Amino acid sequence: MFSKSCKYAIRAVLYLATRLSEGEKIGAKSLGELLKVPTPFLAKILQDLSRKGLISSTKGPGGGFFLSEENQNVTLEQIIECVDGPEVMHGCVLGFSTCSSANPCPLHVQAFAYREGLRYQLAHQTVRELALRINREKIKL
Amino acid sequence: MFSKSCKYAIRAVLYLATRLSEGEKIGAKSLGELLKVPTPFLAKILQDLSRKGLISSTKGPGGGFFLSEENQNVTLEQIIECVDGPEVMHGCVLGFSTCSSANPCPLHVQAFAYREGLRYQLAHQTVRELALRINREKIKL
DNA sequence: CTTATAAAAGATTTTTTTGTCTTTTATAGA
DNA sequence: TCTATAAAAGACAAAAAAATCTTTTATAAG
Repeated sequence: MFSKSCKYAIRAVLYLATRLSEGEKIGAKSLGELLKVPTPFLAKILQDLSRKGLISSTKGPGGGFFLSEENQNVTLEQIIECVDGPEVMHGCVLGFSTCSSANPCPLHVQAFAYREGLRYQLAHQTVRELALRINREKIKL
Repeated sequence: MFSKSCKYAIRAVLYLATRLSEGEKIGAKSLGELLKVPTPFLAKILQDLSRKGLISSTKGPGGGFFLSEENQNVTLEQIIECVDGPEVMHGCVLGFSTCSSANPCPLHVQAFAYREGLRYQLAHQTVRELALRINREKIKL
């Protein structure tokens, strides 16, 4: 469903949201080791997210990545679209550019309801809210 | 969601199911042109499906690919698993090998219901049934 | 039996995705 | 100011996916 880049991005953002206390930051290297993800590849992804304003970073000693108050209002849909592009949540399952409710592909009815359901949840829940649930239910990252 | 190979496979099988009359066959070349899909690549995919017994074929003049009565009882889930492997319908959205209802990843609750619903439909509808609906509702391939 | 046709098989190429390495830039702290 | 740190940027490499090309095998039809 999602690319590896996207999976890494989601996990990294959720780490920042759940494991970092106020004002704390983490470097790409530490984060890559913690999540067991190739570090320089993760760094690239984090830099993309940072450039687009979805996460924050500071250079230099003691610097690293973190989420500002504003960043915590971002949704996972925004993260996903930033990394994988809009097609992954909106494109036709069979890849038809013309597919729509009015002109459905053979799988449209089946696929639309379910993916739209997932998309709705990913679009209406902020990273902050998701982080609260992860901490409450002690879910692993 | 699905690889290109898989999308091509689904479209090709649905073509065989809906557009071929009793005893009729179609070559990989014609099919590739009709579906506007790279012909030799499609041929590979069809050969895989044929080797696994999900579609039928005959060599030589007048030969080509077609669906036997038995093939029409195949489900799209079988086609999909044959091409993309089981992970695409069963693996964790975030790629955790340990993810399950008992030990959920952060997206498990959201993603599971969605994908399981789709999978259920793909697993409980045969190519024959789907083909009937496509013809009835005049859906394009 | 010969020939033309089309799948089967497999080797090869191209493109995309994933992953690494090196250099540059910013900044905190001594 | 100098130095160490860490992100930013970009070039580079490996692996996987997508696509092509060539050779072999089976078979229907003349």
